[in-house]
Amino acid sequence: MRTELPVLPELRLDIPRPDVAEAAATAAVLGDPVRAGILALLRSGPHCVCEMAAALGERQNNVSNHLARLRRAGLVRASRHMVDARWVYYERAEPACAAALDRLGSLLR
Amino acid sequence: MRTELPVLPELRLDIPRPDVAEAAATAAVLGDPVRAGILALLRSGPHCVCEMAAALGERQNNVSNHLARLRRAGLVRASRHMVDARWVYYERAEPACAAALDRLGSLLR
DNA sequence: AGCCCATCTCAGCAGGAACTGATACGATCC
DNA sequence: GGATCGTATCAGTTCCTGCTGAGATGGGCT
Repeated sequence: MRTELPVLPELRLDIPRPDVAEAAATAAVLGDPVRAGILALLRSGPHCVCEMAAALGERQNNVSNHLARLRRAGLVRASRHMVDARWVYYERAEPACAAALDRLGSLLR
Repeated sequence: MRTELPVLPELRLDIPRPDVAEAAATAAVLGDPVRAGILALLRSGPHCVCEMAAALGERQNNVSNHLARLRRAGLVRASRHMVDARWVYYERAEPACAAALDRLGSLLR
């Protein structure tokens, strides 16, 4: 197959570099199965670490590591349980998730 | 801060593992600055490899490598120029891009 | 106080992905 | 035909990232 329009190949070598650093960083955070699984789990409401570790079949410290990265990205929030504060419950930070999806939309429209 | 509702921490350890393999793979493809830059560039229409390499400040073979991965993911299509078939022009595969954004939306709502 | 529990953090290692350099391919021009 | 151009592919190196194990932290129970 061949492109149709331009009669002569006029190269454009002065195109400015698009700023995609934030979008790529966002995608990189979602690009791991464990982190993606965590976000999917949290769509149905808050969960504690051990619940997510069991659902994903991963070790707790591994899940905790990924949660730390999601926290640094601002996509989730942690809060201790009201009755037994040993349990740490995580929930999605909805505005940040919406903003993240917007950034990805700026790549894929 | 503490979560409010549950009086006793009743753990749910039987949550099924969500299927996020495709969404995570899609995000991983977008998670590189060069690939994200390519997709951003192609939003304004088709471009050949050397144009994108110049705009991104990357070497041609490196850009070509990333294009191959985007091609394998189905996000872009390649076609040779009508007049001078040495130039390979790339354009976005819109349906696949829309599907990719849908998969990411299934994680972020 | 001591002990247990859920979670966090970190150094170390192992696997994979990205960049490089060289080479090969397909196409045009002479 | 040979030379050159734009691009693709591949092995090698480097760099990054995820998993592991052990220890630390903070909270609850007796």
